[in-house]
Amino acid sequence: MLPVYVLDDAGEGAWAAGGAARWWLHHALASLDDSLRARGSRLVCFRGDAGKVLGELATRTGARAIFWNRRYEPAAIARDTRLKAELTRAGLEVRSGNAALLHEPHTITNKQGRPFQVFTPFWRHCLTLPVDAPLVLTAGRQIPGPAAWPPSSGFGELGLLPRIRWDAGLAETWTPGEAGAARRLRRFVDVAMSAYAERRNLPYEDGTSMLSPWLHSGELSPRQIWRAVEDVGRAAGLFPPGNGARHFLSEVGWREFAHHLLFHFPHTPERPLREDFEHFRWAEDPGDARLEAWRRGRTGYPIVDAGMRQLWHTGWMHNRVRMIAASFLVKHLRLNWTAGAAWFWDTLVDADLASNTLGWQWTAGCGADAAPYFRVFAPVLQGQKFDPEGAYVRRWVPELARVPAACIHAPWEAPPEVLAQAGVTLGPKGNYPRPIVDHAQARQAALDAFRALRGGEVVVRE
DNA sequence: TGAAATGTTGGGGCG
DNA sequence: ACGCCCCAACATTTC
Repeated sequence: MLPVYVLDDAGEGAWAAGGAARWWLHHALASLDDSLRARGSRLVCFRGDAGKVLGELATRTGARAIFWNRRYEPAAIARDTRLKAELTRAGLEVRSGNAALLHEPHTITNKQGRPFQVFTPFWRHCLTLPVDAPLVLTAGRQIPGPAAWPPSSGFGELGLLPRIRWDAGLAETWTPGEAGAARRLRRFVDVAMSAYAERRNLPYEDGTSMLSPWLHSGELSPRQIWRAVEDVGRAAGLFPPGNGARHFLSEVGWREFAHHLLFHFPHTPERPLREDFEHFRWAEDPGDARLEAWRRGRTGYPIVDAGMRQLWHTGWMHNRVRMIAASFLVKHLRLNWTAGAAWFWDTLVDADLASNTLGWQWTAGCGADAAPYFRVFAPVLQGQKFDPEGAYVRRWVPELARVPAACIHAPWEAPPEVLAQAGVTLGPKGNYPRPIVDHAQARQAALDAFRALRGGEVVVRE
């Protein structure tokens, strides 16, 4: 058996992995290579066209069969289909399997035989279906290798690591690889899951599973998660075992729903599902000044800035804060959601085409089961509600660390002496910006602009 | 997986 | 004792 990884960026279409995901992939491959070597095998790596690489490799090694797990992004489906045809024609046995999803997207339809476009009925339907048990390799056994290892590059030569070393924060936060995934899953299920329903919304708490990057890169499958939750349920005598578990599984459900939508609506990474949004007039942003303030966490709204800086430092952002920060870009700044999606794509270690697309279209109100146009997150209220002590802001916006909780989410409203006491000076010459837009004004402008799309009314492009 | 405006209710201060 | 007002608390509706 010859374990192979092919980095085929061109085969990913417009969505080759972004910077943070490449960092993750490098370390995930390193970890896989380690565990293969512990069992007498190794990982051989190539970059280039997958069909060409695999065809040549089969010829060189005399391989008779080739196996992979399926992916569900449009470009990946197209490539895998082509690969399967080519390799079969070349006389190889080709078999692909599903390890990425609980249910194959093409098997899920509503009673009209159409894809679901609303989460709740989708998930209710999925919950009636059996979930296959995860396949588990027997641990410890030696893996037979080929008679001779073919020449190949190691994972280190794939060029996945950043040239300038901005990845220190990622390294302190994450342990890519199957072992790291298993530890995190164990911890979550044993320690955090029972309180998940309440704690998942508090960004300073370690209350979410944080399993997304392992799930994305395939070191953990949703079936393993399902199995782990089932085991808890068996012990407790019910499934799902409590409210926390039910909420957690429904987040796995959102991931399934995202893949379901991407499979059935493959244009959605680039274009809104709701066609009327094609003509929405996003705000001008000379020099991308506002977009850049958002990216760098310099909007002047502490909860937004904390999230954007957590993202930059760790390659991850708490989900509650993702919603707030994304809403801010789309509603308060009225910048195109695709610009936000592109930034998340490059900076998230869990960047996943299906989930990223769903999340941004949901926020913008142009997707399936989306937030209505009039839902505008108020960053100050959200901060006060979900980070009442300001601990999250203090952690990620150290300039504000000494601001009292009462005004940490709206420092511009703090009495001058309180700011002075906390060592904060606001504005371009100070150490923390004033809000780049006024909340009430931006909210009203967003309502006006988005209301024009209501009920199929179309704003015509000039 | 909102927020803000508006409406309703009920307790308490007060003339 | 009573009505009136204020306003907080809660509910409803509107965006």
